[in-house]
Amino acid sequence: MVPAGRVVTYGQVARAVGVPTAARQVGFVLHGLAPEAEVPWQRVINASGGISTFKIGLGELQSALLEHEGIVFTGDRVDLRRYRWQPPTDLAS
DNA sequence: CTGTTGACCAAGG
DNA sequence: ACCTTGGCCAACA
Repeated sequence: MVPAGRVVTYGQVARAVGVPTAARQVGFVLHGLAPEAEVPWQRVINASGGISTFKIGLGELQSALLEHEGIVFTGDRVDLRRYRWQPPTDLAS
């Protein structure tokens, strides 16, 4: 789960699940789940911090949702260094 | 089964 | 900062 006001990259998620090579499939799956999914697909963006969904028409929704969560868009992308969610390490909880 | 495409990523020019 | 190349895995024609 990704906390509100945070974002994660596809590659990051891919690695998180143990399949660093399947970043594309992450997006592909999300595409299938998007409309009725309970998952915060809106917080999943590409490694450039940009909205990948602009090309498929969800960009407007995406940006709106993220802005709604408090994320500021720097032009057509967000500040990853600031909004990127870091996966929980079982090292220090 | 083969070839192309895709909500991607990292590296090199 | 932008484009190209290689890689990865799954869905489609």
